[in-house]
Formats: sequence, C-alpha cells, structure tokens
Amino acid sequence: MGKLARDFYLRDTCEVAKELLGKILVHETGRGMLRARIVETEAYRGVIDKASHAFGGKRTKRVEVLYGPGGFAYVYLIYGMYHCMNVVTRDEGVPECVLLRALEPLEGTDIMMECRGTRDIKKLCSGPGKLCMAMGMDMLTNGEDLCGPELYIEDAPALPEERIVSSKRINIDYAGEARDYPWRYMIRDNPFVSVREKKA
DNA sequence: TGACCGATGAAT
DNA sequence: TTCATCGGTCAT
Repeated sequence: MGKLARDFYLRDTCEVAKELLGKILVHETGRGMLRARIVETEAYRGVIDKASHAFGGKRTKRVEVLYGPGGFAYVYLIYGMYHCMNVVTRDEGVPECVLLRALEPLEGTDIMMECRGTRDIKKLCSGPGKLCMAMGMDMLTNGEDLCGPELYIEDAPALPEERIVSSKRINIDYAGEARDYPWRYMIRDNPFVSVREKKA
C-alpha cells in the first residue's frame, strides 16, 4: 500500500490518532531503511486541551509547526534528554497533533538495537523517547514533511474497532480536567505498547 | 538574564 | 520511587 497523502492528516485529530494504529512509520536514513508499525498514539487537541503545547492558542517558536497544515513532524525535547515525535493534524491555523507513543519494529531492527543499546525487541520503541532514539528522529526532524521522500507513513488496512482500546493519556497530571480525557489509543493486547492497560 | 519545569527512561 | 539533564518559556 502507498504512502498516506496530505488529506489523511487534515481531519479530526482523534480520528487520525485512531486510524494511525496499524500504519507503518518509515524513515529512510543514511544508515538504512527503518520501518515500524504504529501501535499506540495520543491526540493533543490544541487550543481546547490543557495538556497541549498550544493550549489557549499559545504560539511560540517551538510550536510554530503545529500551526501549519497537517502531515508534518513536530519534534521537541523533553526532560532535557529525550525527544517526542508528533504528527501534525488539521488545516493550517489549527494547532493539533498526534503523539506517537509506541511502535512495533519491522525493518532495520539491527540499527534500532544499536541506537537503543538493547537487543530486546519489545523495548526498542515502547515509549515516545525510545521510539525517537530507535528511528533516528531528533530536532533535525522537526518540521519535516511526512509527504516527502525520507520520512513518511505507509497505509495499511484499517483495524476493526474491537482491536482498538482507548484510555487516559500518560503523564499529564498537570492538565486539570484534560488529564482524564480518553485520547490515548492502542492496539488491544499488543505486546509493544508503552504502559499496559490496567485490568478492571 | 535567570529561574523554573516537563507529553521520559532506566535504575533502584 | 528517584533522578539525570537542558531547551523553552516567561518573569524580571
């Protein structure tokens, strides 16, 4: 299947977050081709979302790419040492995005293992900081066009609704009522997700 | 110019 | 549960 086109990203952010599950993130680096299936995402809904970097319409140099059109990469540094990779959604002027939280490595795993310093395939991309390290994404990736030649997402058949689980987002306790919004999506019982869903 | 802090990860 | 570690943000 082909590369996801711009239109895919210019839609409701929760829809995009859900539909990105099962799709394949591809990075063609100088060291080789890296491919991994998206298994966990979170929606960040801009102006109305206290957990979002663009809450209240905040606009700084860091978040500028969020205000551009969907289908671009928003990468930022967190805790002084890790990167987080987001897919910008919606039309120009609407600062929303989807955080990639976990991937299932498919191709280029030797390179990922080297970058991560572990050979445990389940731990290569099981977290937003980890997957950036494994996939070779850093501040240089910020603003990159996902409809371009080096970094893109391959289409894959849509998952049936029953294979998708949603829950509260991770590590946003500061976000008031937004902390409880169920905008985290993952593939049910997938062994590559970052934090296992709690059993009732 | 400087103080504060975080969409994490790894070790304990 | 603790802490490493530093750019972005915002208040001086």
